[in-house]
Amino acid sequence: MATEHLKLENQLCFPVYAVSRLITRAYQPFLDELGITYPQYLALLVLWEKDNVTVNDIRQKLVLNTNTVTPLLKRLETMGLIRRSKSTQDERKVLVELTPEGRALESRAATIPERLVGSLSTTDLSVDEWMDLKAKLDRVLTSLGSQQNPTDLGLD
Amino acid sequence: MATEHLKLENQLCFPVYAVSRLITRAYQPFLDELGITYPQYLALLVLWEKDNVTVNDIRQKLVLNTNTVTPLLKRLETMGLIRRSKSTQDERKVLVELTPEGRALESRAATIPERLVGSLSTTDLSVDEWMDLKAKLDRVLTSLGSQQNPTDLGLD
DNA sequence: ACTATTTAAATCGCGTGCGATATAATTTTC
DNA sequence: GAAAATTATATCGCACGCGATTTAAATAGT
Repeated sequence: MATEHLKLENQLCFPVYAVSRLITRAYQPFLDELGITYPQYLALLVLWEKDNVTVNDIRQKLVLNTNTVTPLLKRLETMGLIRRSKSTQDERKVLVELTPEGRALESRAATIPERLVGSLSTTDLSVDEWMDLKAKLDRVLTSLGSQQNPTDLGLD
Repeated sequence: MATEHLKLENQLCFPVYAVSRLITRAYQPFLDELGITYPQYLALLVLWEKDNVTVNDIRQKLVLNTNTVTPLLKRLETMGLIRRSKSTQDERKVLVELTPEGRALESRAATIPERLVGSLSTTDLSVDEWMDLKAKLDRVLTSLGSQQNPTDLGLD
């Protein structure tokens, strides 16, 4: 019983951890062209989809803590890709909006997904298998992620 | 076509990244009891399975770079859990061995997998689904990981 | 109204994670 | 067998990622 559990977890959790880093590495050459990191890319994905959101909106979508998001956004602001400003309705909230430069980056990033699939093609998983993998991970994400914030987590 | 790719990758890569961090968070309360971090736990897993290996052995098993492993091992050494010493055969190599304290930690860690499964039980994935998830991730890990080192990656 | 609680961001400290580079020991090449 | 290439590890700098704490603003409780 305990042995079975032990085997299960040793085999599962490490691959998630390792694959996550390998995927980030796969993105790197494409993101280097834009001068941004993978977490910065994720934050921009959120903003490209819906501009003018709060720090907390981004934090929840990416399942990150404030102390990770705040410095990340400051770097994006220093790069001139976003602007941060206090909300006038609620002065605790900080609104994040894309600059023209940040918006312009979207079209330059448009080819990344396509090229990334090329990098991942050596895995020889079929599209169906990838979809199934994503479906299972989404279920884990929803149940584990909702323990911290019951909000919608979708990046789709 | 390009749109299909875009949807596929936006939906897949982020869940891997988020789930990886959520799993690390799930380990944290158990690892806190031992005073170690998740990457340190992984390094110890390698050593508990096979003692007296080189830095490179650990680096390859964990799919990490030297500049991550070296400081990590130094911290484990400072904690008194391992010892590092130059190989006499090849003085470039550094051999890593468990101290009695490091070896004693294994039995204290023995209940972690079981308890972790409890933390993950809210995901309501069946054992078969977990196994399938792991199988797919292992295929990704093998093909992506082998681009950097053709060695065996198994932690099992 | 006024204090207590909650909420939104920010700050601090520390441990990864990695690109780039350095250093030293071994192996290869000619 | 000496120079060149390779291998094993370490060092440096920077960007996360997060626990813990802080600050300020809004809301709740009385």
